[in-house]
Amino acid sequence: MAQQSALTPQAEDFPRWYQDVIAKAELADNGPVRGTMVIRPYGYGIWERIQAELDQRIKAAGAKNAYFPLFIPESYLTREAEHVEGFSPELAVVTHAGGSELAEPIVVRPTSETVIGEYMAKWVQSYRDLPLLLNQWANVVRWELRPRLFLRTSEFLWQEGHTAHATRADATAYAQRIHLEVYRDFLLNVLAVPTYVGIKPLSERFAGAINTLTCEGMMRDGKALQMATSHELGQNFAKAFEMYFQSDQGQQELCWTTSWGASTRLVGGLIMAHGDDQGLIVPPRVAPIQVVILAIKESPEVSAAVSQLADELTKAGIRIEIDRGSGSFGRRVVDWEIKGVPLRLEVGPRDLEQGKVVLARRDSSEKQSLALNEVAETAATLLAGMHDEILHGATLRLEANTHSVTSVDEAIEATAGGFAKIAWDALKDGGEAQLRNEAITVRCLQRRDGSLPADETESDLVAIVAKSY
RNA sequence: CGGGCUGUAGCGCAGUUUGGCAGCGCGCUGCGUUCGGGACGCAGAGGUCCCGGGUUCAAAUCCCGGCAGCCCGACCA
Repeated sequence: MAQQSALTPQAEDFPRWYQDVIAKAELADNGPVRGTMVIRPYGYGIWERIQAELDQRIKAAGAKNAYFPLFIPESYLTREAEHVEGFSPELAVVTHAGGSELAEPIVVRPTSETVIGEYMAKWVQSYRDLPLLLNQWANVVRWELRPRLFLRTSEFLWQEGHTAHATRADATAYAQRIHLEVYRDFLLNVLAVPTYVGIKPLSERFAGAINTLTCEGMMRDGKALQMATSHELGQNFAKAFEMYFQSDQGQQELCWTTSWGASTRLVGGLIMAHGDDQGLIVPPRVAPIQVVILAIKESPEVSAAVSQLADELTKAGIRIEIDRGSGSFGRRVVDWEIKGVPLRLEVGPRDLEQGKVVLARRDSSEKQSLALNEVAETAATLLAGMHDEILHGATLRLEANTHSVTSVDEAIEATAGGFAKIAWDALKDGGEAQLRNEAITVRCLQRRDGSLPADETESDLVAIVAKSY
């Protein structure tokens, strides 16, 4: 049989591979309106796992979920000058509704800073009301000229946190806490994606923020993807929405606010950070299906063994799916590999006669034969170990493809297939613009020891530069 | 908004130069044989050839006018 690969190989055409894998793994489809996305059940299953893990961490950091409206008065947007300037090109605006033209156009939220600001101002009266820590799970709309499924769509799903604090120090600390304890932790411990954590230079900062924190991951083609961001908004939005509180000294003071978000883009990051020519590799903690049980040549014996194993695995807390499909064996294997299910359990009559089954790993392609009564324990052990191995592999790739350089020319060379680290001072004199001409941007700034700087004016910072999505 | 390209079955495409039966691969449906690494046989279904106009005995094909999409140059999670 001519062994033809199901997907365009990554080395041949990475964007094509990305599109192929999304279609064949049944993650998503293009929506009817350009730039929109239909998320299919398997793709949404991954998103639900992402949501569950992030939500748990967000709540552990003290924020509570709430919901604010999709429609925002246009006048809200215009209250914060930089904010409206940053977003106006990508706004979707409703001018007609209820059969007539509206007196004031309504904006479909591109983010909820403004509405939430308005209500925070109402709810915060006293220092005793602070900090106010809110989060919402929502869809937002930013009209995109160059859409790509999961990475840039005109409508996307995300989580946006919004907080108000009594002091700048408290706001800064909270933004950092979210960034490290929610995002960085989630990326490492759930998505198995190591990232460079740093601050954005002024040129890349969120519209209206005084500081933007980012987690930058490396995709398998060496490009960077911003996987989560946290912003210190200073008092910009507090001023615009008159968010005052009375201090314990009896003074009226302005709040300090933050906002932070992670979106369905994470699914795109997951695909591109781990996937190979055989398809997705979904790390076990984010996998909606951790073990697929494949019945080979269905018979009463096979069927009984499959059901029994399904029960045992489910009792062991493992997420499973049973495939009793009627296609050929090879075809079904390939389909599950494309979907990136971590473990595949092959249950067939031949092995069953010896009381055995075969367990195969997606990440390493290793197979082992084991007795029926060992399955649940072995699967649990493998799943537990796979996360670290996938993370380890990704970390090695990140390190191997990050080069320390001293000149802009070297940086351009190094970012052909990865990231470059260069002294921030070396880019200040036109270097950043020179890189931008090559479609290379400063992804983030770090201190020498990798920790978060207070702002970009700190001395001796390191810039991580790359081409990006 | 400027430059290049493309609209034909669910998807990928050929056919357009030189007008003459609407095709191919994959997928899909039915039956049968298969199921331990992309199975096979037989039988089928599926079309506004992007839209409108024109030329012609005859248009997917030629002409005119629209529309849509893709790729490349300024923003963003």
